[in-house]
Amino acid sequence: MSEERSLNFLEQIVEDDIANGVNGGRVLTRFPPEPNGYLHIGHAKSICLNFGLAQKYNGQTNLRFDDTNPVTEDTEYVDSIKADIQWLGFQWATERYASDYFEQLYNFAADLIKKGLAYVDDSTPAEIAALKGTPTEPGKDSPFRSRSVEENLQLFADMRAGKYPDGAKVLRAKIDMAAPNMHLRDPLMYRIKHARHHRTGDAWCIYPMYDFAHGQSDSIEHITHSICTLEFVPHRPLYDWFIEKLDIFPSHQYEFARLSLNYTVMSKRKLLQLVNEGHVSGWDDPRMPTLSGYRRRGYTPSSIRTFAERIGVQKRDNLIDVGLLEFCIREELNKTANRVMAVLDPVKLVITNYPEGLVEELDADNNPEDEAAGHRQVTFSNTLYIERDDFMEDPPKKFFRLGPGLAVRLKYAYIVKCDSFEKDADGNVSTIYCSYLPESRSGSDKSGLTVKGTIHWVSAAHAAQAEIRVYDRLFSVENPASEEGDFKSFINPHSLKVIPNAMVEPALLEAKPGDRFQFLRLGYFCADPDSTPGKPVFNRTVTLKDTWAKEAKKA
RNA sequence: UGCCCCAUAGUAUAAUGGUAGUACGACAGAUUUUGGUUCUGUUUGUCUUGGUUCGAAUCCAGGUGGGGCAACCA
Repeated sequence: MSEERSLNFLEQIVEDDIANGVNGGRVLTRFPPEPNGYLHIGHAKSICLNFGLAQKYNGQTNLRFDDTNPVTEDTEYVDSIKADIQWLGFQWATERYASDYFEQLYNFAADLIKKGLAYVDDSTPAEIAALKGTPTEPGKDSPFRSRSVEENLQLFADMRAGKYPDGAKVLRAKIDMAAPNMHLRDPLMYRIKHARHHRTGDAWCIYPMYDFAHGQSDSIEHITHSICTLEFVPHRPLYDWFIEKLDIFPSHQYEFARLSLNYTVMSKRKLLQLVNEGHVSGWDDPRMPTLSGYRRRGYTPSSIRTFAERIGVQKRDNLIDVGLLEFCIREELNKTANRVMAVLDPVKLVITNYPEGLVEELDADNNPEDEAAGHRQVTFSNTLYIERDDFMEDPPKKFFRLGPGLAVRLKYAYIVKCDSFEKDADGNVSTIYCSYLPESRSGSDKSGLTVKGTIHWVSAAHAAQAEIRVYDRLFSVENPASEEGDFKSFINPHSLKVIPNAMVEPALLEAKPGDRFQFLRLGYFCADPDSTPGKPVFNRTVTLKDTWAKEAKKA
């Protein structure tokens, strides 16, 4: 008996609708991005919700670009958005644009004018704002509110024909200037913008507002469940009002709480600032919470889908711990990423009793979690590099690595014991001298010895060099957007550390951009497109869990 | 001082009037040739006050707290 997973509130709504025969059980959702920026992980939640709901209930999902503001929109964004959705693993039923419906929307508007439910207003933006009232005071009617249907029709046609400059006139719905819901105080439907549109070019100089485009577009496509974020809750009465007055297909809007992740920001405006002001290298900087950033960082689509599934969905504001996202990618990569050895901060280790010039090829499993991943050979010699962190001159009791007199196993190889070490002029450890136990060879250990620690290494003469980019959280505070002052003042100055010359297994020279590995004991890394033939570049996706680091911090 | 939304462990999220559970985290232990993985155990919660009911996290009312709404943005 499989346990039935409980439904989230949106699934509950859909199941209720299906049970009640609403729309004959048909489910059609839509994902409606505005093409004015790149998709981020908050969008991923929405994408997973919209596409996931449709998949689960045998429905479909349209991709519809909400392109009603030509000033901020661009085809560059259209292309990136489509690529990101497909990368995430979803395919839309049809690709639509709100701009496809401009003619239809114009006719809808004319229809409302004829019904006496819309009027052309000559007021300035300041005048309109002044008459709008405040949340606690009712607004007042515009002096243009009582124009005749004929005059409104003519003026609206003249607006379309380009007879007026930007801002000279608007078309407003005639609802109620005293409505307690501000969105019902004669909201704007159309404004004049003599601007070139990325799709319709110069065909239009009037453009519909969001409120007069989104719900109508939903209706035109016969969307059954229009799912959006919480800030649109107060728009819903208006969404319903237009549909009712126009007497068109009744799509319904449902709202959920957008995703917030700690130690980052999620507004397109802020992300755009980070890009434009050079705080990051671009929309796909691996520190960015954009899908293109996560992709370059090494996150997989499935790990992001799993994350979206695990955070669930509700109507209360939330701040998700980025640790959950990290758990999701570790969980997947643990099973799928091949292990390899890389030394980020090398220090030389010489095995004094290992024959000079002798080279052994040792057997190494590629992934202990997956026997099918096979084995490889790693080259061993008397001079190695190990991680500087794996040696301490004066180690505490619980340090299971190298120090004077301490023994460790070299992964896949022998047990070595530290006999002495040297320092350079600056007082840094420069060479560690060890002796090895020939009978302790991995796989055929007859030494009878057990050691607490196993460390990774590369053979100095055989290692390749690589550039490693180590990332930390972009911001040093949990919720930069909620802090006083400029959010950019909370950028973590150590969010990127470049290691130009790490020593890695030579096989890594073959890595293709996008290839993912576990660097043993360090974390998961992904080859970057900046890699060149002799010099691969790796991004650290996420560290391994490190209980020693936690222990060390306590002391 | 108007309208609207929301309130369950540290963070999320279940319990659909009937034993408050799960995941992540934290803590302790076992296993381990990755201080990884895996396994076991522990810890921590229904905002508050009333009401309805045999029985309330759930329904009702009042409070408190958080969030949203007054762009020719979406």
